Amino acid sequence: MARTQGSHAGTTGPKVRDAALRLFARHGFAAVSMRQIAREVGVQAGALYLYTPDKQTLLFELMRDHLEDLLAAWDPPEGGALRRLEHFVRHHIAYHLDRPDLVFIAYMELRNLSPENFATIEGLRRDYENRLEAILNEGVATGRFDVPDTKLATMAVISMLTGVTTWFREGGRLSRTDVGNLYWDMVRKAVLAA
Amino acid sequence: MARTQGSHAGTTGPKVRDAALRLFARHGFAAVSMRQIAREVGVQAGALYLYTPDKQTLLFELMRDHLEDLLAAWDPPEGGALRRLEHFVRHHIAYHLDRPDLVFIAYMELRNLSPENFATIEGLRRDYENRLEAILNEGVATGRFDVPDTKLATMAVISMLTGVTTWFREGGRLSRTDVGNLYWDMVRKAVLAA
DNA sequence: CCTTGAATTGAACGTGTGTTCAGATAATCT
DNA sequence: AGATTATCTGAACACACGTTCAATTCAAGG
Repeated sequence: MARTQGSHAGTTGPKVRDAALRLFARHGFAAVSMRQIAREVGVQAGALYLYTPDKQTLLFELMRDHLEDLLAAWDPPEGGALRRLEHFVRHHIAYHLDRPDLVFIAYMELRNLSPENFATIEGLRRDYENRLEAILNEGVATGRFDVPDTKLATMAVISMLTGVTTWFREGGRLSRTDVGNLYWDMVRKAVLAA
Repeated sequence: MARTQGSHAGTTGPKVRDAALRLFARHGFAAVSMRQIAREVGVQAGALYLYTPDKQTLLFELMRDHLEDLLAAWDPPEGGALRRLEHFVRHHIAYHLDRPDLVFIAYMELRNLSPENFATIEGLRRDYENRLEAILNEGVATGRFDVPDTKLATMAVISMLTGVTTWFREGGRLSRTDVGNLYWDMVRKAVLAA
C-alpha cells in the first residue's frame, strides 16, 4: 500500500518541519530519530526524504529560517538610541516568548551543524547582535548611555533577555507585559548615564 | 589479554569522568557513545562499567558534583546586600569561567536526565538561585535596591552572568578582571535605587 | 613463589540508526 | 476512461548503540 487518503505534499512538508521542531526542542537533535519524526507525522521514515535531503538539513533550515525571520521581523522605530533600545528589548522578548522551541534549538544545537552550516547560522546571529551593538554605540556617542564596553554589554543584554524563555510560563504570576516592563527597567538602568 | 601495563582503578575512574565531560560538552550527551569515551580513556567499552552503572549516571554525577561544588564554594562575606551582591557576581563569573565544560552540560543536558535525576539537579539549581534572590530581597528591604520583582531579577542576572561562558575567550581583548568589573558595573546599576 | 582478587579484554546480544529504492497507490490531466 | 505523475510504503543495507559476561592478565599479600 502507499499514499493513504487525503495526504498531500502541501500539508506533509510543514508537518515534517513542525514535528522535527517539537521533537528536537524536547529531546535534542541527536536523541531524535527519523522514525520518531515520521511516526509523529503519520508516515513512514522513507517519505521524509521527499522533504529534506537529510536529517541535518532539517535542523539547519529550522535554525536558518528562524534567524532570518527574526532579522526580518524587526523594524527599528524613528527616534534616539534610548527609544530604539526600548523597542529592541520589548520586541526581542515578545518574539522569543512566541517561539520557545525555535529559540531553544537555535541556541542549543549549534554543535550538531556541519562547519559550513554553522558558519551561516553564526553569521546571522552576529548580524542580530550587531544591531544591538549599534544602538549602544549610538547612545554612547551622544552621551546618553554610560556603557564602558558595548561588545560585552551586547552579549550581556542578549543573554539576559533570551533567558526569559527558560523560566517564563504562560498564565503564571507575571504577564508578558509585566515581563517586558521589568526587563526594560533593568536594561535601561544598566546602560543609562547617571 | 587484559590489563595493560601501568593502569589502576585510581587513575582510570577520574579519566573516565574527564573524558565524558569533555566529549559531552563538545558533542552533546546523546551524540557521544560509550565506545568514544572508552577510546579517549584508552580502554575497552566494557571497562567503563566498573566506574559507572550506566551512561546516564555518568552525566548525572557530573552535573550533581558540579552544582554541589558550586554551592559549597561560595562563602558570602560579611556586610550589606550590595557587598554580598558584588561578591556573588564576581564569584559566579570567576567560577564559571574556570569550568566552561561543566557549566555547559549542566545547562544543556537537563533533558537527558531521568525524572528523578532531573528533580535532584533542579533542586540544587534552585538552591543556588535562592541565594541571589535572598540578597536582592535584603537590599529591597533596606531600601538600597530598587528591584520591582526579585524573582525575575534573579533569573535575569543569572542568565546574564552565565552567558559569559559563551563568548569569553582566554587571551582576548578583555581580561577576567575586566569582565568581572564590567558585569558588576551593569548589575550594580540595574538593581541600585536611584 | 604461589594464591587471591581487582582490572580489563573481546566477543556477543538485541535493538536501533540514517538512508536508499523498487514497487504500489491515489490524485490529476488529457 | 486511460495515462501520467506526485506521493508514500515496506523492506533492506551496513553500521553503531548500550550493556553484559566469561575468560584473561597483572599487581599485591602471605
